[in-house]
Amino acid sequence: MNQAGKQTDMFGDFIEKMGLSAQGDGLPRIAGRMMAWFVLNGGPICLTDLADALQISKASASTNARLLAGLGVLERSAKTSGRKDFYVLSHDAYARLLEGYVQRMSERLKMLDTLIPAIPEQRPDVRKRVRTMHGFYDDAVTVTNDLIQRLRDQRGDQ
Amino acid sequence: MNQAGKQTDMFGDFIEKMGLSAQGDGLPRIAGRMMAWFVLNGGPICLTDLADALQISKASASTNARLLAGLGVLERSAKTSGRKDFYVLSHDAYARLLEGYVQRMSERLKMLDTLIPAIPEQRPDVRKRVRTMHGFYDDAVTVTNDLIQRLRDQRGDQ
DNA sequence: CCCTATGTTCAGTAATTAATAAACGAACTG
DNA sequence: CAGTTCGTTTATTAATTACTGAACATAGGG
Repeated sequence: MNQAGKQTDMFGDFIEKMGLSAQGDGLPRIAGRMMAWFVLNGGPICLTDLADALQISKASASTNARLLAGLGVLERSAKTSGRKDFYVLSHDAYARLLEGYVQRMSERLKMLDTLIPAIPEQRPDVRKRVRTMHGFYDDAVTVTNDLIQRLRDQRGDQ
Repeated sequence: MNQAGKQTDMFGDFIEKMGLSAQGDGLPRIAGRMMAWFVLNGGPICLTDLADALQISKASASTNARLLAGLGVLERSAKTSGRKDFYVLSHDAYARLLEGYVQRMSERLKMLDTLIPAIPEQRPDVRKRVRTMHGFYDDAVTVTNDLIQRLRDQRGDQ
């Protein structure tokens, strides 16, 4: 019941809430909890210890660590001594996450780019609505890229 | 095989691709197809006709129309003549979508706001990582709100 | 050269969710 | 007031997915 105990609970709560919140983003709950763990503890840590820390199976630790690494949130630590794979929170985590969003928005822009020329001249209303949608994604991509750049400028390390 | 036929295919392709793309956002495929239909055709349309147009059940039309209305993408048309509910693409669709994102990011900010005071002074590294995450969501919320404002300024109607 | 430790893969299970059909209720229409 | 036309609700089915345990492969350490 000392201060340390209270902190541990707060940390556990945060990990759990991030798990639930991640589900809202379409990510596995374990991925969210794992990300929260890394935000709190940083790493490096190997999958076996991570599985133990989060009380999940080795299989889930492996799968979700690779998922988060694919999203750019985690990185395999350069300090891979021996056989163990050590993971760390990416120095770039949030910028990389945004890059994922940009990529998906750009795919929609491509869809719209191929659609627009096919809209008949006789349907200016259709063209207007599609152009509005295109303008939205265009702005969103620009704004997000600016934010990515700003994040990278803030912590210009590597 | 005339020009009109080609257009219909392009429209159908777009509707289908938006369905798949929406799944990537954690939305039902039908919701994505429905949104695409409204971008193309605008509305107003009643649920029965929409179900027929998209070849889906009335139940799915009802459920997903209400979902999209909840997200701010669709609106019940003022022109509700008789019993029918007519839906239209919201004039605010994209700004409203962004407001949903802002809301969810703000919830994470609240989580972080309650977490930060509980971090012990002896762990400046933890505090730094959590603050970094907080700063990211803070920036993201600001940038997104700016974009919302810009979208609203562009089409200042209503 | 075995033996242990670690990460990955596979098969199975449980849970969630999308989608439908059918029943229901409510309102306009004759 | 009966009949029809909507939209919603409910129960069911199908499909997807998260998660696990166990088998597997591989590399280091004795």
